[in-house]
Amino acid sequence: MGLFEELKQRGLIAQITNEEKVRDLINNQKITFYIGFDPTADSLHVGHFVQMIVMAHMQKAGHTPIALFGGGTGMIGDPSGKTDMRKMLSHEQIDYNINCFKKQMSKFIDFSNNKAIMVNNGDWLSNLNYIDFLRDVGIHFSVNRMLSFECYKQRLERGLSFFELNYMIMQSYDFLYLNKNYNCILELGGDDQWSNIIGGVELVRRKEGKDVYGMTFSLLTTSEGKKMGKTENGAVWLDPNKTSPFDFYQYWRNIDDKDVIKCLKMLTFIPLEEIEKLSLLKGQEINKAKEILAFELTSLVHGNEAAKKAQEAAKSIFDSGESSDNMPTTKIQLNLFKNNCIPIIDILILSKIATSKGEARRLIQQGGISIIIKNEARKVEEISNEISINNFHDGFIIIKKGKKTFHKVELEN
RNA sequence: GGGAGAUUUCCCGAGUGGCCAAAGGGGGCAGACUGUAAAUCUGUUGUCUCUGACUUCGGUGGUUCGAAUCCACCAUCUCCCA
Repeated sequence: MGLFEELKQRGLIAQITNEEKVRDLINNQKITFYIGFDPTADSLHVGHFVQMIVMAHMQKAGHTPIALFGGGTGMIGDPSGKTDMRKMLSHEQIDYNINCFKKQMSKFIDFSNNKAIMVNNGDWLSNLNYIDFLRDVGIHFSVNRMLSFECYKQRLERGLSFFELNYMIMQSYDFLYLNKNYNCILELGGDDQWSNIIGGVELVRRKEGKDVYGMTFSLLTTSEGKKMGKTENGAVWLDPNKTSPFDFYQYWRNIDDKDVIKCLKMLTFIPLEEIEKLSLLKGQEINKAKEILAFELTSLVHGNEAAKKAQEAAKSIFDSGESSDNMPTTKIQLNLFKNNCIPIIDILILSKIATSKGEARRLIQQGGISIIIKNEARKVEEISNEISINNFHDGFIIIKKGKKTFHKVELEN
């Protein structure tokens, strides 16, 4: 089975400009391809995962990836599929974000010895001459056609500025530039990038008379069609300071039954035959597949050690209720205690388990708070309950909110 | 340049002088049921010194015993005409 077939079976491929040709390129040749990343935040998140996995698959097969950072296009923001214009970012913010991306991406892709290349389109987009650019490149784009694209549909109702309309032209120009300078002949991207990719493919053909290709991957969505990787607290980040390895592990451990196999196929390197076996699991057994998924992904992103820790932490908490070192922790100072006691409500606030006293009260009233002392959980019954300093065995207690949120509280002198 | 309209609590969206901390939905949180799943049902969702008090309805002033609701100005956005 060739790489192309494997990607297809994993459900990664969505659309291709020329399937025959792309299959041949991927299976039988060594090519240079690119994927663009706009530096809209200071960390990559789960939404970028698919792109990186495909890059890694391709690199393993001997192709050369170019990771393009949108230092230039990020100044505008892609309107594709968006309902509103994106917040504009400052130059400094963009540069900072790019640096963060670079570090994280190096875990997935081997950039040594030019096995992969990083470029920043700000390097060539920033200094373009407006009139020359319009005469050279702008001439090849039909506004009528652009406006007919599905990805702008929502924006046509709510407003699309000329500023944003240029995004597609810039991204197309990137492809032209990379083709000329790096002999890049394939652009990959999420399925929402289809229009932008076509733009590039056509531009290269018109300007250079060369055939280049584009391919998109399926977006990672839940069975309900929602984008994955979003939680109530925002995105699931790859930066351990923004999403701890434990929370990252838990995110995957808790996904919907219906999404497990899809995620295993799309996001891990586990051989398809093994995934096939896992897909036979039923009912409660599916939890095994979830554990594998969570472990694999955590290991990919945060390393084997961190993945083991996260897994152990999860197991010890959920299987036996034992404490763990790998839990979010808050230290509280002794001088906050009065008569060696402190109200539980105060602890909930200090540890940020609750954001207001009202919320803390509600949690207690509804029976959502327990305190675990020496592996023994006790429900907090009264709002006015206090906790004594003597309850801190070995200097800590564990607060449990609901079923899945655990927080360690340590004493500090 | 001229004209019409909009701005409400996390989001959508009701509310056009007191009964408004503000309907309804979504989302979130908690409880029951469970498999750390889904579905379902229940409660809850501004803050606090919590059966009461305080602060919110783009901003600033004003009218009024009393304003999210009326008036003036400002800001932002949408649409129409040129």
